[in-house]
Amino acid sequence: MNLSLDDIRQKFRDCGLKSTPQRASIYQALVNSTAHPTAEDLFAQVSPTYPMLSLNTVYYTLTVLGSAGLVQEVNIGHDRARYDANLSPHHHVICQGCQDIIDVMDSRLDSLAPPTGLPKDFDITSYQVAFRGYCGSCRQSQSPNKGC
Amino acid sequence: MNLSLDDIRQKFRDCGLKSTPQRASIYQALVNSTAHPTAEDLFAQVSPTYPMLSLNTVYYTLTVLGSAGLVQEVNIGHDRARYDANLSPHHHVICQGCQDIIDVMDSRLDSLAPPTGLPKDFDITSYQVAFRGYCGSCRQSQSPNKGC
DNA sequence: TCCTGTTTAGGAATGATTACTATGTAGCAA
DNA sequence: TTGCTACATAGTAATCATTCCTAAACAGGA
Repeated sequence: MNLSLDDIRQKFRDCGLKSTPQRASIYQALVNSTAHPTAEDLFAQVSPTYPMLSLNTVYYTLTVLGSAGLVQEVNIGHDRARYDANLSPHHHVICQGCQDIIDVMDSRLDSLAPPTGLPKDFDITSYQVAFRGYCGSCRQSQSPNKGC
Repeated sequence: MNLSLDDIRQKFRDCGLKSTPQRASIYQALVNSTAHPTAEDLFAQVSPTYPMLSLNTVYYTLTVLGSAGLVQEVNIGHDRARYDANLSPHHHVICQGCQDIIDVMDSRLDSLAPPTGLPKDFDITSYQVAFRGYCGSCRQSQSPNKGC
């Protein structure tokens, strides 16, 4: 997924969004990452190019891109928001040690039957599966006594 | 799920946890709720009985119960943590309007195949499916232009 | 009953996110 | 190209959930 700044400008235009250099860079940094960065991560990545960049702008941009549907929040812990510009249906594997998030694109997961027992008028628009566990390097330091 | 305070004391003892009135009340409030309350919610619920109760204590208690495996955090948004004492395998439906969370116990969801394409040494310990959508009363006010 | 280590409560600190506001600038129209 | 206007940016300050720190209280075992 390697969008040029021109591609991004076009995309913004298609969505009726103003295209500013900051906005384009932030989006580019997010699209080119698979690490589900935080606002702070994106700020650190774009800052060298735009030293005047404000963290506020990153938050504002993410909000705007979010409500345009170009970006979605991925919430792993309650501690800080992480963002994803991968819009194809996919799921996540989360390491409970280092909090890394890996994308999972397994088509078997894309057609789960809607759950039973819901209120009749509940309208389900999407779903995501979050797998949790420990990556290779975090396996040894796994905390014990869960389930007591 | 209606545990008496005696049941709870027993449960704490089994887990090697000290049993204090505050701790028992907080846990009882959580066990008897299906609403996935926040720390603040629990505080508000237990406060009338223990007017000296500190919100700190609620947080501390939830941490202790969490690491004993009696309670788990449910993270919906990044804004605040919500808690659940329902330990049987289950999944969640989240209303994107009012942020309500409904438990889903659908056994078909309890045996998903592990995802493909993971690093070999990744050890998956659990997974949860989060369905998102809008409940009856939030359907009309659903925000437009998602996906632009 | 007494002792000890854990729990509690209060206040202060932290850190992510949001609010406010003046200045800058993209995009449109003349 | 120029000028206008509304939206974007950046800086500072505010907010709010959560954590840290500490002294006093208390549960549970000796």
